[in-house]
Amino acid sequence: MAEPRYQRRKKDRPQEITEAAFAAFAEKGFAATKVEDVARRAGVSKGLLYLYFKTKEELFKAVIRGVVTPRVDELTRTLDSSALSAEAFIRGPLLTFMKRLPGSPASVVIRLMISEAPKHPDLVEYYWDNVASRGLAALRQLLERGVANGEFRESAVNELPQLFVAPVMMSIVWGIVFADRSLDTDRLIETHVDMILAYIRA
Amino acid sequence: MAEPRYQRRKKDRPQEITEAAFAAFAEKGFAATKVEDVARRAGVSKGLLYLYFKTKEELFKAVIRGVVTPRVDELTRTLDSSALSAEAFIRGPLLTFMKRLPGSPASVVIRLMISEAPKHPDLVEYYWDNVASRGLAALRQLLERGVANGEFRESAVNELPQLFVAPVMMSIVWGIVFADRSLDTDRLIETHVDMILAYIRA
DNA sequence: TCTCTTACTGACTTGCTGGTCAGCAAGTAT
DNA sequence: ATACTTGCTGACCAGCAAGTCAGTAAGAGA
Repeated sequence: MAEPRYQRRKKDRPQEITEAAFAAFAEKGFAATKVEDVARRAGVSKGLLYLYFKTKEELFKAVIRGVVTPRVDELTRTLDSSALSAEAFIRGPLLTFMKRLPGSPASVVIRLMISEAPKHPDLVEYYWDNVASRGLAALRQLLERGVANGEFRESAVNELPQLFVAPVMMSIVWGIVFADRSLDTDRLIETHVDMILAYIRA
Repeated sequence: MAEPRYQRRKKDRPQEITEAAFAAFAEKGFAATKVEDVARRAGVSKGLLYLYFKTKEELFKAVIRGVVTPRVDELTRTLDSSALSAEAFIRGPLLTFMKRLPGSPASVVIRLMISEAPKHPDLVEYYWDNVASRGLAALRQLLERGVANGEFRESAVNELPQLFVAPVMMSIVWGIVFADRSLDTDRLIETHVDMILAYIRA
């Protein structure tokens, strides 16, 4: 008889807990999620969770980092492998990447950042260093290359790559607030990219 | 002697409490704000607050409504008094209005909506009915007028007035998350409007 | 001036949740 | 088998904040 009541799996626990926490945070947000719910979801006792994560906050940070890091890697990989012209790159891989964001874990992260940013300055810093500033720098670089190529003219967009991201942000926020009322985010983003390209083309 | 320890001011209390609550929520967010802090800010006891508002949630709703309503009025007033051409109206009063939003109480409301929307569906409905759907309808109407005028061509923007608002959203979210790292939101919005107009001009 | 209504107070209760820890049992070494 | 290490459990605690209510006093009315 005697199913063992639990297994010892030191290696896998952190990730399992982290994933459970992400799911819980996605549903309820950070503040409204109880540590015990996370533990239950991960099939683990609350005590064990606290063995791997000192506080609820630290768990939160681990979750954000866990989701963000692979996505950043994906972005940088996408950006590196670009033998394309600037415009072709924008219309191709970049557009695809942007369209995927509103339905991806990234949007959960954004929501969590918006809700919790004021209370977690170090998390904001991490996010800035690893995601925002890098992404914006990459966009800027891409535009510069287009200008150097003679594809694009100099324009305010060069200093404001946030313009590029605006419709993605819009789509994400829309999804958070008006989850049900549908919005054609793909079309929104496509049109916006069209507009930008028309605007900056040499 | 005998300063009276308090005054009875049934008329003014609700608004005073509401204003105090808005200030508190703006600083800390809804979840992190203690009812007693709101009461203290309003110069009132917690008990009295609960005499005017049944629960913390109801207070929250009252606050949102109190901030949102006058702003909607302002918007509709702006939109009505328009003897201008569509483009002139966009470059003039509409642009001014949009530029004001990121620094206004509206941005606090947005933040609260993003954080609390999942837990307050009725509030989302209220916001949709009174703000979002109206604003978007007005924009759509404005674009239609431009098309009828012969100023603008038909374009995807007609069905996606969210495109218009995207950089405002971006600016607001930026302000929430990266409060310190400055962003020239005016320029962002201006450039974006430029872009849109160039794109839709007949 | 006295009474009566009610706006207002603040100490209290209650329920909840982050965090702890003594002990238990799964796996490992001998 | 037996002893030992340590991943893991779950009952427990402490503190905090929402919400209550018996009592107080402002101020209106007679």
